[in-house]
Amino acid sequence: MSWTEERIETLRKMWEGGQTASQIAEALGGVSRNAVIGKAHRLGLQSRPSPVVPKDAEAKPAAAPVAAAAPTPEPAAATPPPAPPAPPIPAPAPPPATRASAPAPAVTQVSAPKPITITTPLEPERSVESQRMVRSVGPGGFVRQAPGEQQPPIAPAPPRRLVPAKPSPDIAGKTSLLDLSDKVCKWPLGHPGEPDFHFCGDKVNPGFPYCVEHCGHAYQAQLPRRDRRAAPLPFGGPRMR
DNA sequence: CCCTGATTCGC
DNA sequence: GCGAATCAGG
Repeated sequence: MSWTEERIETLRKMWEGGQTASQIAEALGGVSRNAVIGKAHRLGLQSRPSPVVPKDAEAKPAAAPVAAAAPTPEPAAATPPPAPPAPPIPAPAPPPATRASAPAPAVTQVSAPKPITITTPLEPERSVESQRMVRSVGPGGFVRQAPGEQQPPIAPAPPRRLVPAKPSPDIAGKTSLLDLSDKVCKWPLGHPGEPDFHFCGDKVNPGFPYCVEHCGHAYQAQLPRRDRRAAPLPFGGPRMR
């Protein structure tokens, strides 16, 4: 398998969407988890919440240079622990993955949530933290937000015109990228980027990333020519268990 | 053990 | 550039 534009795009979306390398590898097919990670790094994508803790940042500077960006001043116990680790939960509520279903909230958000103001008097600890502009930085260099300052990302200026806020009817009820799991068939239908791109979503043939039908497409034994006629189910057929 | 991502290094 | 092998953390 080679890294085509589409596969790279899928990788990028899933990686940024918080999917694990294994999930990405399965969804793409034909590549290993390591291949996905390697490619992601070569693409410049950075680590997302893998419970990899950048502690011992100075002991292993090469391993976690990011941690240096968050120098924790140490006035004994005065400084509270930076921030709770961001939950490695994939599938954020407003999925940024699906292009067609992305709402265009710019217009409807005239009464936007109040922007965070650093000068707002807070409790002493936080106030100090804020004034020093010391932020907790995640493993990937992402600045973490405190629960109170959650702010929807600025709407990515719609290129031309606004699209309906509701998900495209094309993919309504379809299995999207975020619906993938080990239980459902990951056979892609259509192409990434197309409005109706989705996945098969049927129940998988246990042990395979695809349903029985698509296993038949995915796994084709290379039989001797003379035996090519009556091809048995090369992957062994549905597994009994 | 399982999983995760990071890094290395031969190809 | 690619990815298996390896490493290291959870």
